[in-house]
Amino acid sequence: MATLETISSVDTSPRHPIRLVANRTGLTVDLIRAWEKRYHVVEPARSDTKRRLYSDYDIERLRLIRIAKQNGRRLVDVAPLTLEALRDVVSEDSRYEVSRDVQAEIYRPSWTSPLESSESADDIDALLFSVQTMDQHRFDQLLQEGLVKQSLPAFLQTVIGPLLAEIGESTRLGKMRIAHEHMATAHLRTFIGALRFRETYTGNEPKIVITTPTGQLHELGALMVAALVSVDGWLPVYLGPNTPADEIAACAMQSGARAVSLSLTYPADDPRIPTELTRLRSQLESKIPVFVGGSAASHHHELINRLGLLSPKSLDDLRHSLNMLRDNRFQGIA
Amino acid sequence: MATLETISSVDTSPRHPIRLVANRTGLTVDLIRAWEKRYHVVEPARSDTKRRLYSDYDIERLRLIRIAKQNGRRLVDVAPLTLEALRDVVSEDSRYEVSRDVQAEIYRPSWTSPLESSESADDIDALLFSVQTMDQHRFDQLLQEGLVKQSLPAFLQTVIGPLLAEIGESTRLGKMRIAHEHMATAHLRTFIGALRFRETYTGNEPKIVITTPTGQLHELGALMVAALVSVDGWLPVYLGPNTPADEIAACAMQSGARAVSLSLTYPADDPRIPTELTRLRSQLESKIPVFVGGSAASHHHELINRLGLLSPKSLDDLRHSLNMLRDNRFQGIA
DNA sequence: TTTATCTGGACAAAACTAGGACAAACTTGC
DNA sequence: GCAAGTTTGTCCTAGTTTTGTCCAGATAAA
Repeated sequence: MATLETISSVDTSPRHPIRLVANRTGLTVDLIRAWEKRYHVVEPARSDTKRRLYSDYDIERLRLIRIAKQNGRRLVDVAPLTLEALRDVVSEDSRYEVSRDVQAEIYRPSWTSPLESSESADDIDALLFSVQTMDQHRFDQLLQEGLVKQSLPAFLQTVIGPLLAEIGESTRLGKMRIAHEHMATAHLRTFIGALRFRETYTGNEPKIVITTPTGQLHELGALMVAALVSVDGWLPVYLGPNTPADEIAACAMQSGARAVSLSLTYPADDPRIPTELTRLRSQLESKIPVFVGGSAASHHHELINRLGLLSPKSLDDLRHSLNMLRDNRFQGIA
Repeated sequence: MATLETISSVDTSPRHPIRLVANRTGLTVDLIRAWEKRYHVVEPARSDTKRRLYSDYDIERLRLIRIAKQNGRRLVDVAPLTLEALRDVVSEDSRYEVSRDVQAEIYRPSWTSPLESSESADDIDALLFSVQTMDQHRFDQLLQEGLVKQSLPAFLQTVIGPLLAEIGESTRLGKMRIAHEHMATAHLRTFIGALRFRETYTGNEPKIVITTPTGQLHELGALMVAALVSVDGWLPVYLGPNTPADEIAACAMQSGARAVSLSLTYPADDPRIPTELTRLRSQLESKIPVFVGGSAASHHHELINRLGLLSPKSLDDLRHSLNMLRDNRFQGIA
């Protein structure tokens, strides 16, 4: 099973049958074939027996084309575009449709991966420099450029995560002012928030409630998760930071969510956390998994196990679990 | 990559089908054709099969014409205008439109205008409904549509401001769940944040530091100000909420800002406010004005006067003062 | 056996085009 | 202040293009 998730681009190995593609994209099986017949929208590989086998790349293209159509594009126009060109088109169209919420502050490392290629390290240095010189325009520009160089998940893990950690650390050590940190946090809030709306709704994605529990005021980790899961075909119900357990449960019920994801960063030892997690688990249907991540999640390892919550090791791990859940192959608690 | 669209150079290559133009401008397909037939408002290129193909330039013209019409202009008058002339007309009208609204409710000291035209009231009701049903997509859609109907300043004052007030009130009274408020706030944060990026950046705009002082965790008022002033040619240095006075002053100095704007909402009687405002005023050069707004500003009326801070009566009042300051016609403290 | 997928073609619905009709809202002239 | 004219949004018809759905017969998978 351990398929290689490539870091920088979408997997092109053919493996998905047409039914799964239809489920995931919201298109009908007939329509996918019709598009292929008429405009060669995608040309999937074939099995020995001529069954179509689609790659992640194909699925992503189909998803984007469906969105483009929803925005008023004609199939003839978008059919021949590459994945990148499609992303541009959809992103341009949905720029006319955006949104988002509240606060920022001292930041601490969150769902980060320590793995930094030297190239990412350069990017992070450039970003840090622009923060210290308060060059907002440059900061935004670097973020945009960084996103072009690699996929969104890779970008979040190798650039944004380490950047946040570095900014938090620098501020704590006095190498950077709180004002710099605030500026960076506010901009990142806007930037990551806007990402979610590039890939958009088809109306039948499974939903996932994403927030932080009471006492946890830092929302960027949760927001990153929201951006990430929307790439994989989930619809995040994003509640911002600091949401009481009762409210999380009520929201999950009202929206019919299939999962809940929480981010814990700072303070790591907040005494409200055990109470809140326990309440949440008891009020939610047991078939709805609760994922707990963020740098402070490890402080509550025992509690998380006892309650039957899930603690993904990395953003990739979380994505993998969610993909399984989405495709009804989820095994539940380990 | 997804480049930021600049205002000065709008793409004139024909590529958008009429449906997309209708989506983006809020006009009906029929109407777009009728305008073309009668006044040659836009003359789109054609595909091989005679389908209309519009350019970004065309779309921008149509959008502006729609707003001009809403402001009472006649189609015959605006139809032949160039894009630049249209911009002038619209920005002139929007100034009038906003100040007219503001006159009616001077008595209410807040960033927002409580007076709602019946049309805005309908919009707000629809938005509230989408919040209560947790229909995020609809919420975003309504925000987007609202912005098409009127200018940004008018939209912020007649829709977003009252909407925030209504959501806060409903939650306080228990008519709405905290989860609903969180969702709405989170989406509005993204929405308003993204607005700032539509504006151009030439590098020599005067800067203004925008934030909330220590203890004030609600940032939406400040963010609205940031969006607003960027329309008038200021570059906001946005720091998010909860920034200590020392940091605000340091940031203003490092960035060479010409003004500072603070937003006070909740808690209105936070004991830290007097200290923070006093510190800020004493650390800033006296030629840099400090604007204090938000619904809680009136609780500190005396303090604000004593320190020589400025307390605009409305968003429009703030805009006016900033325009004077930008053009070096500012008279300073009243 | 039952269910899923394949190919190729047929058909229907939706979207677009052009031209024109009509009524409501607004202007103008007296 | 009223009548006649103008402006403007919406709708209709009829023909074309584009797009979505369905069917039939065959093959493969469960």
